[in-house]
Amino acid sequence: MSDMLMSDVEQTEAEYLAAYEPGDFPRPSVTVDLVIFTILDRDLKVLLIRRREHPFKGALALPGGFLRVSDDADQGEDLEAAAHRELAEETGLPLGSVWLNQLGAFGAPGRDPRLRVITVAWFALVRPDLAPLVEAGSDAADAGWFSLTELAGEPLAFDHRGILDAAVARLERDIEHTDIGYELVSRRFTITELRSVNEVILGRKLDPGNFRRSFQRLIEDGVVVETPGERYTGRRPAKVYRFKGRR
Amino acid sequence: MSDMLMSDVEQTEAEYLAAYEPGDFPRPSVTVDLVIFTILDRDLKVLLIRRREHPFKGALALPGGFLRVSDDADQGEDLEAAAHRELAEETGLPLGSVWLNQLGAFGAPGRDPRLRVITVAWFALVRPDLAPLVEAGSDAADAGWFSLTELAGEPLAFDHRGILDAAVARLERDIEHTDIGYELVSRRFTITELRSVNEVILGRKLDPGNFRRSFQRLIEDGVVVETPGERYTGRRPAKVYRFKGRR
DNA sequence: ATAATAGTGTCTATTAGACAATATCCT
DNA sequence: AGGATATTGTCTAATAGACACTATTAT
Repeated sequence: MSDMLMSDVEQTEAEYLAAYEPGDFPRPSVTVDLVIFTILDRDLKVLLIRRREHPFKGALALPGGFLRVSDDADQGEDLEAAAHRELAEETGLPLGSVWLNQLGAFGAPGRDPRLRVITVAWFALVRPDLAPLVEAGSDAADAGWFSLTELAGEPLAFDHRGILDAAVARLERDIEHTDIGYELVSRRFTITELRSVNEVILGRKLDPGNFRRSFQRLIEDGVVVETPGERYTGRRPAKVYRFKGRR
Repeated sequence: MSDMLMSDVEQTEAEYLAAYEPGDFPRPSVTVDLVIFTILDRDLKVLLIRRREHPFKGALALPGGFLRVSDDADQGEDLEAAAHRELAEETGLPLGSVWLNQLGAFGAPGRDPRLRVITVAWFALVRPDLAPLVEAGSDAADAGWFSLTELAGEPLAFDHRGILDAAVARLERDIEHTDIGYELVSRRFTITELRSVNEVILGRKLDPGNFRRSFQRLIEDGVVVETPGERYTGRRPAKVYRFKGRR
């Protein structure tokens, strides 16, 4: 009996794929959006673009763009590659100089009024010494760093307000449990600069003495090493450190 | 001067949308895939399906399916709704009885040999008292719980091995920092049962006395409350607790 | 000298963990 | 009574935080 059922065409996978014809089910568009943070003037900033075209013309939006796909054999670019590409296009910064991590997918119906769009959001951290280069290098003349505090009430295009809020929440969580703080200081930094980054993100002052002690543990663990030179700030100069294991 | 430039057609957003015609840029397909965990016999299990059709015919795969979208005004279902729908279809469990959370988007070219597919992966935790209902209720007769330890070397269909590994890593991280442990015990549970869940996921024995003490703090904080009844295990019965703030 | 920042000392409270001891209850 | 599990006790080490204090340097 089962032989009877099995007796019809038994394909190999190669045969199946050769004969495969994609149905014409409707597909959504897929984009990547970037939440790019930096810290300038002791303030958390995000890179936004003033939209010149509809929809949401005139509103602020996260930089991003469509994922390049094809129905050819190569199928187009990787998701993360697309994020890196957009990052380079929007900031002008060399590939690999910016820390990038996936935030998640956002795809509520109606988030783009034109058509169904699923976006994969990424958050990126730009060292403050690179941040000034961004405004000049961006291909969108209306791109710029916006203070998160000033942006508080401001509505953004699409569902970008929700994405931004999710990114900020993630940042606050990660700053306490991971090493991402190092991504928001220059390569060579003082303890105070690192503490300031933490203070800005956490939104509260940290005790300099206690912070130094916890930093001391990182030195002992070899995570961070002292480097020659000092930082002159008009007062007593501070020692300069370097995050070990960084290009 | 600028008046001159502005003097050509100035559309409102409504006009723009009414006239909007989507270009025929190629779009990827979008799916949702589920990593559904439970704990049975003091062992972490994941729900997998034996594929009956090409591609990867005969291989084990994560349950999942295509996101339903449309070019109509409603644009189709929400991403999370799709995950919930697939979860209900694959497990037969009532909507809302299972904890569900987004893991992330996976979209490497070639991950589906047929066509370009971006998948949004979700991880779900099924209470052990509901787990036995799953195999019966599933629409895929070949669905079943597989031990993660036994699955260690086993290759899975598509890039599902990578997704599964990411989910396990997330589980290990979250079990120490969040409350998800409660999602893997019955509604009424003993301290030992909760400890066992942690032991299984962390892969090491935990001191009963120390674990009890940390649990004590949760009682004091009102996170968890004692409930009437005891649990008979053949030995000394244990007190039964309930996670406060659960349906 | 003064102001400002860098860095140290000290104390308390909390927590994780190792490990021993006692309590309770089923068989 | 014996055995298994629940529960309590005790000690140590690590950590976070509050807060006072000393050190160094530009002005």
